[in-house]
Amino acid sequence: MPELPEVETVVRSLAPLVGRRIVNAEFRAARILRGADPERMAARLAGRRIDSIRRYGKFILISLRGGGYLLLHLGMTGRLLLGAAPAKHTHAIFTLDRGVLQFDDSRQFGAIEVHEDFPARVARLGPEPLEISAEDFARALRLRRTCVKALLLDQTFVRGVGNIYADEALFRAGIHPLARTGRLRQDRALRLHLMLAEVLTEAIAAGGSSISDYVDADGRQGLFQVSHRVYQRSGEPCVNCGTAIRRLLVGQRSSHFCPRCQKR
DNA sequence: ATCGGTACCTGCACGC
DNA sequence: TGCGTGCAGGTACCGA
Repeated sequence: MPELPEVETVVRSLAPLVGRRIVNAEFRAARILRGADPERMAARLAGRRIDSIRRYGKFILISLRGGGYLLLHLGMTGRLLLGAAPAKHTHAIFTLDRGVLQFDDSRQFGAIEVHEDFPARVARLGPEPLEISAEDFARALRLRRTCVKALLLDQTFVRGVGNIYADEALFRAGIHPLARTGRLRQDRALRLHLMLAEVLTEAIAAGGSSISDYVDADGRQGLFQVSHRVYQRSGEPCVNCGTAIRRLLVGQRSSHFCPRCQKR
């Protein structure tokens, strides 16, 4: 579900929690905790105050006063909800000194971790696509020898891009998902950077894409799904040329593209 | 160091 | 109505 624009929207909707204190934490699914002991993790969080809530790619990093971090990842179906009723797939409930935050995740691909130091898995992420310069992006891209769709999904290359926005950016840039990165001309690599930034910025402004179950912490859906030009539009006409949008697999992931507008 | 494939989970849409 | 199949925004891990 959540890629950079969705996670950004969630983080913005969590802004009221900054400065709040975690009175109690309760965990119901050990899988989400990645093997950590639920009781011990709850004990480490109880009484801690939230200093900041920031996004790194698709990760949500909550800094705790006095040191340490609560790290959240929504996986495919994760939701963070404020003041909602616990449900079948509610795996964590954080009771705050004002309000209640819960973590729901039907597929349980999400994660909740507590770290003493800045988490290594966040530190090894690539740059934010909205922060890296076009020149640096193009240079790094052309140094690699893989297909461009797979590289956009590689979180150590740029962080936060997932299947929706990779397909949408490649369409806007006129680049075929199987194009080899090492052979992309400089101007096309620069254009990909520009289109990636454009689509991410538009999606953030629209509150993300709600395909099936994504909502922000206040339960609001995103609007950007109506602006998708290729993602999950197989068989429908290309908005530019009318050719039927096609689907193919790149590294086991569906890729949607216009066979006429997007060149290798 | 980088790949392709697989695994992890539940829910839904679809065809029969 | 029910059953099997394929598919879904994610990352991690395996061996080649």
